Amino acid sequence: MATTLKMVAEKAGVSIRTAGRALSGSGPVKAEVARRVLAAARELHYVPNAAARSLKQRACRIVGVISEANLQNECGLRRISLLEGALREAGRHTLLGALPESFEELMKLLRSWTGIAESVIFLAWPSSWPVEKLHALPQRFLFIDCELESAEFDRIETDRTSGVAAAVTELLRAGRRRIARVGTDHAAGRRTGFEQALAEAGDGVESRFISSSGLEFADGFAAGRALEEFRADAVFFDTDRMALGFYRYASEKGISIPGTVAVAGFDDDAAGAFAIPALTTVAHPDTETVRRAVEKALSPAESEPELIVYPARLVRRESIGIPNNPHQQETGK
Amino acid sequence: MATTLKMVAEKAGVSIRTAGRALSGSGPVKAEVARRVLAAARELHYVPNAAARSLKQRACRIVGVISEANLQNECGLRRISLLEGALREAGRHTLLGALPESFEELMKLLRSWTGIAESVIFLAWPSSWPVEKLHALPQRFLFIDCELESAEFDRIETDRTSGVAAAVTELLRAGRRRIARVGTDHAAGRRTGFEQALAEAGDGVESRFISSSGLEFADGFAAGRALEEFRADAVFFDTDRMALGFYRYASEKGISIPGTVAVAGFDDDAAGAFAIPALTTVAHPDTETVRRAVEKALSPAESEPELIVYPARLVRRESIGIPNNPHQQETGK
DNA sequence: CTGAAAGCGCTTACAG
DNA sequence: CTGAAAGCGCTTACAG
Repeated sequence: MATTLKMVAEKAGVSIRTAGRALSGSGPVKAEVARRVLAAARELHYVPNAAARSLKQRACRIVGVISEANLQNECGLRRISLLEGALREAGRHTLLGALPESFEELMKLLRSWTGIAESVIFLAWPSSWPVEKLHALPQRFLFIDCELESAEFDRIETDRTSGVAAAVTELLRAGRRRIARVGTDHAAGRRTGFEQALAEAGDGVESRFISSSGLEFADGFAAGRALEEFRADAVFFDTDRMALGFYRYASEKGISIPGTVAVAGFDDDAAGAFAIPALTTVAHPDTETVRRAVEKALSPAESEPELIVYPARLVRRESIGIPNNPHQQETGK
Repeated sequence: MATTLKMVAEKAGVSIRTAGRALSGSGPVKAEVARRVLAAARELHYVPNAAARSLKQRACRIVGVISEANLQNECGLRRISLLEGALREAGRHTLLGALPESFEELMKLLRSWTGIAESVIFLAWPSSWPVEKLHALPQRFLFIDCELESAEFDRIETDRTSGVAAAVTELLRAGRRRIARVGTDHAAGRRTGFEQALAEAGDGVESRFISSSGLEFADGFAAGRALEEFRADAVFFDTDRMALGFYRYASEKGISIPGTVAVAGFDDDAAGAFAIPALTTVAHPDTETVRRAVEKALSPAESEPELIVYPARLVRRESIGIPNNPHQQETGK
């Protein structure tokens, strides 16, 4: 079926080892012989068998990437895309897997990757899953932005806390006094950032956390009602997609953004820059994160696990502005 | 380092073959012996080496997926995500690669996948690249929505032509008479669909193609000027992202959608459903496409290459409506 | 500069 | 029901 090195060697009239040397350049071969081997290889469409090489070299040059379960946001995609590019540049291939529904299924998936992927990069990890059980597997694991509590593995994190705090501070500076956050319960970094900024805000500021089941457009839209009830004049959404879902709600109800409600999001999706008004957001340090993750994934796992944190960046746009009808301005700074 | 089958066998006090049978269930083993082997395997954290298995079985259970070069749109992501899920269900792993800049780099990538990926699914293929050269490689290739001319490979296509025609017909039905299409030059299916719908429109309809360099938000925004010059009262954009980029242009210039200009897009991005006004678009038959692609990828490549076409579906929303200031209504139907 | 041998860790096919 | 042998296609380490 497929051409083997042996077939090339026979055609070129040399030993299999000489053919191997000529093709890989791993040793001295007479120029004339090398030419003959190359010609034979081309003619037979020879391509080396990666499985055989992996077996012998005990290195498969494949890195696994576990993405979020329902991979549909631009932010996760950008990261996968950057990882793939960086890994390829490092001579590695990218094996993609979405996070399974259950821990057992994940273990099964990772077991099936043994001898295929030497390292696995997680882009998502449910906080309730027993991460220490991964030690039973031979791969090297690392976690990007998984907000893992355990220090047993390498972790690379965006500083969500200060990113969110910067966005909320921006809302306060614009004179907002009834500030909500919409997001999921388990987003520890965002919660802390939100609370931190409010703690420094002083008196006269009301806040509320509105819990959403997901992070999608529909979840932001669904939060509209609770935001109205709270009479929010500013909202921080855990994702840009939620923020843009709320844009739709506001439009249907005739709520002006940022006149009545100022809005900030998180992720820096391309759609936000073109939304009306353009969405103020917090951008991930993706380039740094990915570069470091690939470095780590390729280095031997000997050193102590590290926690590496990169800062997020506030992207100021139009969705935070002067309120139409500023209330309690006198109590503000 | 990693535990081998031999180590498990020794610990359990059986032959390597018996251990193998017990673990894979591939033959009869006495219950008592099987239990001993299982216990040894668990204790030693044994996981089989996939490279060795691939080598012996001459099947690696990995399917490669080549995505667009700048993987940033939701539509491509959805497809990758669906492919990954369908492949996993079929017991396969997904190797991801972004389309390289040059054909030579692609060949290099595919060669490095030999013995790793047995089939490769293309989600993008530049029309100018010599697809026939892929025959020199041992993998099985198939193409999803690549608008490939060559019939040498299996192709699965969305019927873009009738999808676009349906959208344009919808624009005509709403009384529009100056209809533009914004997209890239090489989108053959979309061009044909556009022309087909206009051919049936009869007299009194003006049309224009506005060529864009890309398919992103910024490209749709940039087309705004040319659309104004043409005095378009309707536009079909090759992607939803472009359409939403134009939303921003229209907002800045005070152009009403759909009052002054009706808009339709292609891809059914989630953002379109929440845009203001909600975007009329054409949806890909992703589920069918992906199911068929996986079926094909796993079946032996013996049969003749096929062209399989699935219909696109028009999603009617708010961005096509009654014009504010209908002109030439009397000449319309 | 070149070749014969051994082995990576499994599984297939055979013999007990 | 169990084991000894052979081999997948390459590469490492050695001997010429």
